[in-house]
Amino acid sequence: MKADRSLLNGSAALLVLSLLASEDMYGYQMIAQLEERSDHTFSMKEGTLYPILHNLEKEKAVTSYEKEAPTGRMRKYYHITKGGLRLLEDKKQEWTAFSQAVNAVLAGTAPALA
Amino acid sequence: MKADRSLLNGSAALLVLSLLASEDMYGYQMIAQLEERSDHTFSMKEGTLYPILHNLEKEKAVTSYEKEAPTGRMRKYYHITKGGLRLLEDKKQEWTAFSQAVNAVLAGTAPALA
DNA sequence: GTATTATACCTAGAAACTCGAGGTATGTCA
DNA sequence: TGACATACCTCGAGTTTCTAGGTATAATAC
Repeated sequence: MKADRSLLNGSAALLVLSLLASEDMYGYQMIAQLEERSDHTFSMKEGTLYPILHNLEKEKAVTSYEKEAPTGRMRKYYHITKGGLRLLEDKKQEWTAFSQAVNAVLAGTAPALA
Repeated sequence: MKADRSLLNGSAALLVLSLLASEDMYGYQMIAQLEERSDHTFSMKEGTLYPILHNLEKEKAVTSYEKEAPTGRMRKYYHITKGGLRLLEDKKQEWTAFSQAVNAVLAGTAPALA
């Protein structure tokens, strides 16, 4: 009932990688972006996000650097790597296959239209 | 990052309920049906399925009865209840919201087309 | 006839994923 | 100076799924 989770966590990691594909972001920002882009369907918790980021970094799917915010506070930005982009593509395809399969099963719920 | 899982397990239970909405089935058959309907994307394991069925029965979303197969073997059939159908509708909507949200985030991956 | 395979059910323990609840620290605003 | 928002982090627990077993019967192969 799974794909291969060797490198990645569940759908949360897919979403994180997807965000980073458009621009470098820091953790707090990702949570806000996910909330916004998903129209408040997702609200990822910090306890979920940070371990995922650390894991992706360990897998070299992302790199990180610190940068001072206009306010003077330090932020830790994440940048997606080539490998991360490849991973993202894989995960996207997995997601597509998965969602199509679920939809196919759900469509079968009603008696076949044939 | 979740909906409410008070009554149900994850997507596996949604799929099981969906199958039972079209006809009564026994465990082994459900595994085969899922494989077929999902075009081999899903292969639910018995260790996943049976606990889910027992749980759904405890929640009164399904009922079960034994019936002899043409071969003479006993099979345990499951039947979805009114409550199970309601649950299925809820879970379907949850799934729709979730998948749309994922797609929205993924669509944002590429720079906005605007 | 007997051994293997397919059918059919089940469970316990481990692994994976996410969350809740906490902690630390800095900047802003009243 | 006290409260709140920002920003990072971790530990332990809960949920979900899998692995790896177990039992038993019918069909098939030798």
